[in-house]
Amino acid sequence: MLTNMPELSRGDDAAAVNALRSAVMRLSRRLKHQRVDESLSPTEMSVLGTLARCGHATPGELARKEHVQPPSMTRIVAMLEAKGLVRLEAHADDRRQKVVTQTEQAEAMLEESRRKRNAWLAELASGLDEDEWAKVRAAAPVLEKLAQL
Amino acid sequence: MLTNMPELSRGDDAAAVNALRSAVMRLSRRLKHQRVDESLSPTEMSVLGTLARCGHATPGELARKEHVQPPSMTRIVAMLEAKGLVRLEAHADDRRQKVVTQTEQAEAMLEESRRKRNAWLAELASGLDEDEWAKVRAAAPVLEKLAQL
DNA sequence: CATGTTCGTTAGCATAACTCATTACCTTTT
DNA sequence: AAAAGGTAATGAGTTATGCTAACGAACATG
Repeated sequence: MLTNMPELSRGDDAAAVNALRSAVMRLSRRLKHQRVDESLSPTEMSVLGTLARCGHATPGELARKEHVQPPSMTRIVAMLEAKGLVRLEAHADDRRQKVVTQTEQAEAMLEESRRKRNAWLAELASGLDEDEWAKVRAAAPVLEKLAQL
Repeated sequence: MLTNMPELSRGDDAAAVNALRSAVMRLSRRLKHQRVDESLSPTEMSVLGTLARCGHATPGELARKEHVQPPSMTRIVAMLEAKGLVRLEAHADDRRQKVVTQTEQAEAMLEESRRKRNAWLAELASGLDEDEWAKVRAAAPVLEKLAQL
């Protein structure tokens, strides 16, 4: 909580936020290049990731979650369906809406992708010493929480 | 160091790497939307960031650092020059090459951009409790190191 | 039942990356 | 010294991925 910290740590907070922002941006840029399937765009991958978390969602929900406009999501979902990575079904209560579900094939691909990026990141992390890695390990769950606030 | 950790923490390491990857990807996607200047693409911003770190560089060097093809960098540099954010000069030793330097205007804009993203991230971080934030603060410098390994 | 709203989609456009080809310059070889 | 090959930047054209505007179908409300 930055708004009501004791005076002494204000500067540290600013430095930490700055370091964090910088590190996140750079790491993400490099992680992006570790795609398992070159034929899938980052957003398409991201949609699959969201589906893996939520189980299923309507195109509109997906568009909001990915910060993308609905027409873009239409095309993305169509692309994913054409590749056999998602299924489209009719919504139970509302016939305007559709429900997007991921296929087993998508699950497998996503797992492979996670495995590859994790391997790359772990390789990078081997450049840290024991103490440094301990700090990262402690912060990892917090960062995950931070990302979904 | 993941390769030679005691058996007990292997599982924790994998989980941490996984959480870290996921958090970095999501945070970066949201940070990207916090652009200070909508007329500059993420890569163009990134080039300015690189220049701020290195002082100056040739288009070719920039292309390699940004993982972009040389023709793309030509266009990016031209755009930045047109906006008065970089200067192009002749290379001292090699007349094929050019040297790209950032202007004072770029420095100011970059600082403004950092400030905005930091503010956004800090706002987000206010959703953490004291203990969680302490872990992030401890890990931040390590993450920065990790990103440039 | 009439009107307005929401959802997904279609069509058309803008941007920013890529590949391939070209020009200018350096380096090495003969 | 001249020729051959390599490297830097760039130009032209293509592809990918997002956007906005406009639309039809299904719901919700007066």
